[in-house]
Amino acid sequence: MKKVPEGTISRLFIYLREITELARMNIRTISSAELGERTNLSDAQVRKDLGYFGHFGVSGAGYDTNELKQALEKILGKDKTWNVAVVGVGQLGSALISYSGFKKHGLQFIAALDADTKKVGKKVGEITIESIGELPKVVSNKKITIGIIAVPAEGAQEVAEKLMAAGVECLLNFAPVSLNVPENVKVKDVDLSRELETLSYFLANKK
Amino acid sequence: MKKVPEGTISRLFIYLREITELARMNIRTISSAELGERTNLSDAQVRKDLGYFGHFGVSGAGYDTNELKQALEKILGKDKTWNVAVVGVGQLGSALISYSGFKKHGLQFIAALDADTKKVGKKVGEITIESIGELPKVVSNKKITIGIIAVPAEGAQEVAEKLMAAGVECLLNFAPVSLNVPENVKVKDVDLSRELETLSYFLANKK
DNA sequence: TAATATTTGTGAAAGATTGCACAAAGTCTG
DNA sequence: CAGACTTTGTGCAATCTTTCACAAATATTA
Repeated sequence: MKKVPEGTISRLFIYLREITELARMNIRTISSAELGERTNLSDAQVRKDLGYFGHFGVSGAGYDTNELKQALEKILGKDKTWNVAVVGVGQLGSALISYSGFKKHGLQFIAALDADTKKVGKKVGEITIESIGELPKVVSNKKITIGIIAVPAEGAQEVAEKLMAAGVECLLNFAPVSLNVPENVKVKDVDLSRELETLSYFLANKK
Repeated sequence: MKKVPEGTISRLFIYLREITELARMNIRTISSAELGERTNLSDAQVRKDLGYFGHFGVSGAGYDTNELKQALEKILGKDKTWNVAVVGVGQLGSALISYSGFKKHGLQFIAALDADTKKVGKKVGEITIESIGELPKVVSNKKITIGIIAVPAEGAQEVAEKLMAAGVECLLNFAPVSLNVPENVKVKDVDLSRELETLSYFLANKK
């Protein structure tokens, strides 16, 4: 298969979200132009993105919303579920566990770990916090495939290494550091401070 | 000035973070190669990024950490402070307000608004939650320049419009929708579900 | 069914970003 | 202080991404 740009994957989720909404509203077909308008993307972009994965459209008519929805769900792995562990149960970690936005997406938060012994045994939502020492056991018993790193910067690399040693190959990193990982491991960085700071750059350099 | 790539700005914050750490450790100079190694970026990338803003290095020696730190702080608007309002005080909104990661960055969270009248009057950290009806007043009284949208997808566009009508030109949007904004307004989207889902794509398509 | 109108899928062009490679500038050593 | 070494800054090349533009396919209309 031809190499698919990073951004394409990300946009497929946007299309899927929109298409799902359209299907729910009983709209049967949509053109790339309309879909683009709804997502603030160009029609060409929509077509090219979809084009990486097959021929889903019909000339003169557009895309069937139900078909495209199913196709995208398949492509994006929505037909499967993945088990997620959150490491670091501070403000952010707790919020992520409780954040309802994740619930519906085939991602199951089933473990929470923290180094603070005072937190161990307490509950966040329905999950009982476990000691970080238990990490290898938790990962294998609960078949964790995605690890969320929500610890302070200083501890992030160490946590990443523990997760990887336990076999986790996908990390979502909220700590503001560049993690060092081998190339078989996929890391997504979400740096909230940096996002905000970027706005302050914009403000400082406006006009 | 030549057009500066999006990514460059983002990386400047990474350099600044690293440089600040180095300066704190009394390391006086650093080469682009070393800085690149510490941030998992190439030496050429480091030099090119800095090159957009001036000549900060010395051939044969590298960059003076203190000088570079100051220069970056200036470029990135760290010498100023900006007032931030959070709209939507749910799990995520509360976590953002309390998240200590922001405190040190010249970004002051000084207002929180919510549509839920039951929340109005309550406190999150040191901030008292105000009604969303008060938004125009709050923005102008408190000189808000950055708005954080942490409401459900359905309400996001409306909140964005209220903020913009009140004069806010920088938005950090956590709602999973594409906001429609005029081009003088800068929006940064942080879509946590999408980040996680991207990992599930990776898992589904591994090997 | 024929003529017109839509809309896709995709090469090729344009644009943006990153990496290469090296002259020029400065440092360091003996 | 001369020669060896290091490191920057930057054109140029390579790569990656987006946009353009149009033939081909299908729909719609009369």
